[in-house]
Amino acid sequence: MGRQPCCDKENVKKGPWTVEEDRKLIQFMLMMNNEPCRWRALPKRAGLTRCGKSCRLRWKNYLRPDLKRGQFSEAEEELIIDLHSRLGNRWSKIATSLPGRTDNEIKNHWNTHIKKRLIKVGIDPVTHEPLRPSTGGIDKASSENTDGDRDASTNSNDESWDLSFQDDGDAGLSSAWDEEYYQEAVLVVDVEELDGLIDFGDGGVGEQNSDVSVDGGENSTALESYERPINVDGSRFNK
DNA sequence: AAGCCCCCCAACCGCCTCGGC
DNA sequence: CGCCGAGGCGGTTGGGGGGCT
Repeated sequence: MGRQPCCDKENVKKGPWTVEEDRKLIQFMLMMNNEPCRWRALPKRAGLTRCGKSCRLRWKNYLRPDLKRGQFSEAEEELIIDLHSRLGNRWSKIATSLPGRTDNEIKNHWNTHIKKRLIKVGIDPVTHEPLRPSTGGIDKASSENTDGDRDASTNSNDESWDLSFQDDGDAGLSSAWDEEYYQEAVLVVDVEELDGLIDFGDGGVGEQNSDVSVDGGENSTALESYERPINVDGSRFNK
């Protein structure tokens, strides 16, 4: 029989989100007090041509106002390792212990940084056991298995390498939250103007009728309760 | 200066779980 | 109890961009 697809793939936009799409989603979520009724119904009501799942991911992993973003602290990394040793790849569970971090973010950080570092210090990232108990240190084979990444090469002096994970040199604010960048890229949504954009009907916020739509016009003035930096060109926060 | 390589991470995909009926 | 729909989760992908040759 097969599962019904979550959306009509023919008429659904994919790929990176644009500023306008973000704006529409943010406005809609603000209107709903950050609690959408049904994700599958959201795109239509928010005026988006995205799959509901895609909207959910975008909001949860990127637009949510309580996200921390930026570099993981040493304490956070240690906590992730500890939780991973007990929970395994249950990223969402791990994420619940790291406020402001998403499961996707933690998963990416694990796969791109922590995993490699554990291997480098001779610890199996899956079992958290020493890779070679008798070698008492770096597993050469494993080190060579890290496909020659740049991180590894910068830390080849293993005398100074321990589980506290010395910084790779890019400490401090991530580029995404760099002050100067923030100044040019911050997206401001004027909550007070939402009434002018959205027809709530008589029910008010949270009780709007199905005709609700969002007009992503030029409504970027003062901010009352929401500020998220979004690249002005709609690109992501990459360095 | 140009081209190549490779890392990073946002986003997608498919399966799983849960709740309503 | 089984079915179905919706959200959640974890694995994977692929494009952007920085570093290297």
